[in-house]
Amino acid sequence: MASITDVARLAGVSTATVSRVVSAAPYAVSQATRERVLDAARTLDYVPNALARGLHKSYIPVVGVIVHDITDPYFAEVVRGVEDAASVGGFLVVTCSSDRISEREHSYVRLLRSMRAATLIFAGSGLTDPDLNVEVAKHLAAMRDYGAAVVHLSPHAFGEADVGVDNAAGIARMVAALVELGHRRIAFLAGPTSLYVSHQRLEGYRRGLAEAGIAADDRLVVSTGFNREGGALGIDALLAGAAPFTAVCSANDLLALGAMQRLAELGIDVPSDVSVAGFDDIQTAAMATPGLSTVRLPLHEMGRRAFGYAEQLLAGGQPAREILPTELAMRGSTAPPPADAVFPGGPRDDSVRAT
Amino acid sequence: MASITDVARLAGVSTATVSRVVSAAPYAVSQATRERVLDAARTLDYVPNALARGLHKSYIPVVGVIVHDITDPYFAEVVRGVEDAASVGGFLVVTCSSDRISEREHSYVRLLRSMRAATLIFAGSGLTDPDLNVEVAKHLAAMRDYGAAVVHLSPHAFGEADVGVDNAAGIARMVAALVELGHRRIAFLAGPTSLYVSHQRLEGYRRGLAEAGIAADDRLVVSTGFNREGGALGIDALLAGAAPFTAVCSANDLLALGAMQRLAELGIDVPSDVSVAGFDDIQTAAMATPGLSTVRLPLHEMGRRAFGYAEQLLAGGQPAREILPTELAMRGSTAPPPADAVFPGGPRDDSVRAT
DNA sequence: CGTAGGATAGTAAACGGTTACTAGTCCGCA
DNA sequence: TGCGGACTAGTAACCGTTTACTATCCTACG
Repeated sequence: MASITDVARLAGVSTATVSRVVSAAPYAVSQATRERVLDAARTLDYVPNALARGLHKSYIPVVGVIVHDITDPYFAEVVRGVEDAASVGGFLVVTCSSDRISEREHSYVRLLRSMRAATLIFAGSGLTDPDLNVEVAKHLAAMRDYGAAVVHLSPHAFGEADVGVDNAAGIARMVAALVELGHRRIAFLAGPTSLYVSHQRLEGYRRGLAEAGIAADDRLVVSTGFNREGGALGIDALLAGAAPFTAVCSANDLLALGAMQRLAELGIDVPSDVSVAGFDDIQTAAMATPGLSTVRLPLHEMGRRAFGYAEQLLAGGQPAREILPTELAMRGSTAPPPADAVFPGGPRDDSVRAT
Repeated sequence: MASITDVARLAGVSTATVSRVVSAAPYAVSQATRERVLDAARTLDYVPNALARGLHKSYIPVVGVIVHDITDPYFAEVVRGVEDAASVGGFLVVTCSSDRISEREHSYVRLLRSMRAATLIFAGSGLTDPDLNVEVAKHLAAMRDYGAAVVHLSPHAFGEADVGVDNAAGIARMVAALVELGHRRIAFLAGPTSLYVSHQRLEGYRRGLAEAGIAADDRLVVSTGFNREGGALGIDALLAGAAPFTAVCSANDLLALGAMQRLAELGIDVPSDVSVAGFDDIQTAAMATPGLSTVRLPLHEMGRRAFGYAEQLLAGGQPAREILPTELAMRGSTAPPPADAVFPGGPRDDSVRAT
């Protein structure tokens, strides 16, 4: 493997000159010399050693993305967005699936720090666990110390997201749409209570209800995991409860998809018996049968923006926080409630509706 | 940021000693000194610089994975498998979505080389384009030169996969299952012709047909992209053709899912009118309605094994090629053909069936 | 009592770049 | 003619580790 020394020797110049040519430094090198160097580099198939460069510059063009699970389409899309933005600048993307386990998250951050990653993006963490946070915070401080940029895509222990969406408003909009369709008894499948984002979405549900003048009924709120199983479990819990409902609003699509699957197993039709709504609009939402009504999040764009935000930070700026717009995507899984909603727990409470 | 020098100073030892303690080198250090060093490291929040270490060792614990698109569940699962295996050894995983574009693939490999990645895994490439290959091959040679391990999960320009599945056999099994159900006119949605893996799967289709004593009909084979749109397009092409069919076998799940969606739009019922089968068994396959019958590939395991293979290579060994087993996953999208298959192009050709 | 050799620890030379400084050339202008 | 300064290119220090060698001390054995 040719090093800069070999190229310098072949071109008959010093390593300094080679460095200035190949690293596109803002330094004048005569055309003739430049070409001699480039020729030598080509001849020797020279590729600069990013480690050596990074050792000197204090960090290397790598962006770490902490996700829950790269297998979750939500995160895959965000990561793809980061990747697309990062690749134009020659940055490589490191994916870290933490499964929301504190230790994994911590060890990934430490690894990224040891590798002097230029930027670190928290795509979905925001655990409310305080113990972990002090450990991680130490690493983050160290990373900022050597010049790295840290970006949050979700609310977290130290504040709001740098680039994100208004989760509460998004859910509230969906609740409003459901109310518009005629629903009054709207259940909510919340995510895990250990996540900040869950709180925001639950808050949006409550706000949506309040804005429609509907009293909240705690029996209609179920907290489970942010996945398909959680959705199925949620439906079971809801059906086991005494409170009737005609629509199920979910804190994310996976939950909604799991709910739909469970309902189908139970012979309960969506949307004629019950409407189901999701949140995120992952790719699979559109191709479920029926298509899942959901709140569209610009996931790919969020990834891009997160990297853009990091770039500005690296350039020494203090970028403005960005809140990206959400959009309602109403599909086949929502419809007006059945005329005589006998499901479950008896006919719809019309007195409530009269509000 | 504390460096090894700071730790050495605080502990009152040389950097060599610190290095021997913190890098778990096979070198005797007295218990007392070891503890003094560890204390100092803790006090200073010392984290070794992986770049400096890598500069010396010639590579850094990073594994690059070249995928088509991390958003494609197939690759997401493979990457997750790699990640799970890699993280126990302290390796970080770099995801590279090439979109099967030669230039992107080339530039990712170059970047990985410049970063002295310890291992490179080709999860899904295997482009048949020869021009690109010489360029990439040069980088691969250089990487092997500095000690990196290169692993292929799919057939490629220079041979078979190092870790993989028997694609042809898998498809052939599915064809046999379809024949078993009573189908004789089985169409095939092939992937892009520019991929080695497409050839293998098409080959499996032909073999399956031959083994059942059914003559192949080229009008029933359609080549499109490896995605949903390709599946929809494939159905349109098949319906536009004159050849009747009662089942559609696909080279991958995305294709099959796209086909099912298009069929639903056209009011053609799956499986009572037409059976549809996929390949890969990505997570979404099970939750489609009806569930997609497919060939299960151990994607996560393939990722794990690929990294294990790389580890053996790094350790200086020459591991044995591994062919992982596939498994039939028959779900609701396949059924016996309709008694009087009038779709499309008239009644089923029973004379063929009599074969 | 002299010394071979094990146990520990230190010295210093890489690894492959970048860049602050220094130095030589050549031009224009007083 | 003398000199300031723009252009170019080279020198060498430094980034943070690892490790081959070397040095010291101590123990055990002939």
